[in-house]
Amino acid sequence: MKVKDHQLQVPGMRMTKQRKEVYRALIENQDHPSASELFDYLKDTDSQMSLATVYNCLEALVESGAVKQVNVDREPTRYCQNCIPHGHFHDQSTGIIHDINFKPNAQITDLLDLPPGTAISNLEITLKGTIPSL
Amino acid sequence: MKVKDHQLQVPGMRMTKQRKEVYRALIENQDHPSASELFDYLKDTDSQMSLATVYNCLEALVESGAVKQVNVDREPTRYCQNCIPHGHFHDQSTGIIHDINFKPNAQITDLLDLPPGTAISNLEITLKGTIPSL
DNA sequence: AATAAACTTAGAATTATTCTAAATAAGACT
DNA sequence: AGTCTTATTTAGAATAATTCTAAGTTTATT
Repeated sequence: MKVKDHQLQVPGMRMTKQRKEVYRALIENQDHPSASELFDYLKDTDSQMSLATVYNCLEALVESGAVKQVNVDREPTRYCQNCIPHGHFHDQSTGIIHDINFKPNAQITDLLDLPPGTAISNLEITLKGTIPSL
Repeated sequence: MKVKDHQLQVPGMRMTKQRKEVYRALIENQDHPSASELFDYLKDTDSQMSLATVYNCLEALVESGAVKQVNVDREPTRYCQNCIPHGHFHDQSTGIIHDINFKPNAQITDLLDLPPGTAISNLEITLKGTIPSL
């Protein structure tokens, strides 16, 4: 997937050259890459940058809400540019992490018994197992 | 909470002295301690052991299903002896991780759109935000 | 253009966890 | 009980993802 430059805007953050490249790399690799996978991908592109910068840019993008972190066990943190609420399924036979959409109108509060007054700032749902390939 | 020795049995695993002590420490500290917090707690008890052993024992207990890992971001892995299915709420103002029970009869498949044939071996739900103290 | 603030960089530092190899303990079998 | 085999424990070294540091560069602002 090729992405035009003007599509790489994120409201409320200064889009530097490097942040754009990281964001573009993430959109072009929707398989939940890790920071160092993105670093390797960027090395093969005309845009090179240091690994620390990849981390810095990802942090800024997460902070702005454009990107989400995906944590599976102790593995390196993976990154996801799908910002509609969804869960992740870690297929143990392939290692692939699939996005799993919420059912229409479903809410986390349907599942969990949260006390009134709870404010959720982040929700992470991660399943492991095997899933038929589509 | 004090635990009697005979209550520290886990089916299908060899309960060595150290594994019992780690399991006991986890039952006596239900606030989701990390490996090194358990290590410190055990140091103050008459049962001392190496940090590597704490890790080894936790791994064995997780493997047997008696204990669950709780991962919140990149923080050290925490451990939980509550084996009925539940989620975790990380209160950002106190740092405390609360267990959140499922609503009666609620299923993860009510929330997520999983294809038929999916087999779930593990489910981790972690929320962050603020929650009224009870 | 000058100044200040934010960003990038390379490499060092940190730290949770795993690995290693030797010592010990536990169960199995005479 | 005594030997054998295998699993576990241990201390310390090694690993690896991530963060930190301090200097250099870019960007925005006056």
